[in-house]
Amino acid sequence: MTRHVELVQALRRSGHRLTPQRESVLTVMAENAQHLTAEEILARVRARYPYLNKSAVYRALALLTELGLVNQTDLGRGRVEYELHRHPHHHHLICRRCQQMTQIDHALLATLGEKLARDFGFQADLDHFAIFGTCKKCQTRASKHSKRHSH
Amino acid sequence: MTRHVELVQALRRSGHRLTPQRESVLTVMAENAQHLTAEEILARVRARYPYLNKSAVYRALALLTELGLVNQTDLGRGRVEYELHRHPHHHHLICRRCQQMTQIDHALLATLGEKLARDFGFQADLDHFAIFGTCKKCQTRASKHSKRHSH
DNA sequence: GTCTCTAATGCAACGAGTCGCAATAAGGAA
DNA sequence: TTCCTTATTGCGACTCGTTGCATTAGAGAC
Repeated sequence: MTRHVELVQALRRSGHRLTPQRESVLTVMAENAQHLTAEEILARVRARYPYLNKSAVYRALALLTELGLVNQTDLGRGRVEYELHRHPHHHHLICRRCQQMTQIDHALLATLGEKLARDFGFQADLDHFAIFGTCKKCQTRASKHSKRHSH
Repeated sequence: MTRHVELVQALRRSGHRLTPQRESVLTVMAENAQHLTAEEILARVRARYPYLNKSAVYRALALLTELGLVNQTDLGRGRVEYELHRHPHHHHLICRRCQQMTQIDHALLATLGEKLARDFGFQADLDHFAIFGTCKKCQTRASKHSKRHSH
């Protein structure tokens, strides 16, 4: 509830209008701490505001992302996932083989952010990173299988 | 030309068939060192093999990516861009405001890769990273503009 | 060269997300 | 409270990329 008020204020402060469409997206985001797809958000929003158009949802999410209130990440599942901006940041290691996802701490990326700022004056959005690769289990699995493929 | 032969061999070695569709995608990739969108690849491929289906191109690109011969990156322009895997790797800093793109050296990400390997046994694909954020110029521009938005 | 197996293609339908434009409504001004 | 400006919405059409399935064609075996 407090979070919801905060979000509404941030919207108003940045000079944007508060529409029922935006407000309901905001409410849904504030109520769900975990990643949501646009489709899930649309479904939940329609529970309280039934005839809401999908473009409005996408546009609301784009605006919230621009304002830094929401993170928008492609976690490799064929659709983008949205989440309220959390403190401290966190990131994900995603295995391309088994899809397993490990959450990692922001500290691991902080050094990189500092280096980019120092060397290039570039302020990187390292809010919610998805790093793809191969997990420990799948690496050992892969080395066994590679023998078969030799034909 | 040598690069093209290498690619064909890698395909065969991994147990996949060499079709004219795949070969023409390979040829186009080998001839163009820079980023290409799927649409550009399709256009160039059709110059030599006119009735090629777009699914075949997408599937060929997906296979080449899986084999590590091609990098596939979303550089924030609304479509994915493809490029032959280059050594040494390189990455991009992309400004969300002005779209300016700076190429950076792999060395900056190498430490991160090592940390992830050490701490999690995770082998990250840090081949061709797109890091979004705000460039130096746009940061100073933004601080000026923020006064206007205070209403 | 011919046969056979099955990987790969072509096609058409689909899904996520975007865009242009006319209609609507938020919210400041009077 | 009413008016006015213009940001925002709804809608339908569109784009990029994916998928299921019947058909085609690589390439190893004979």
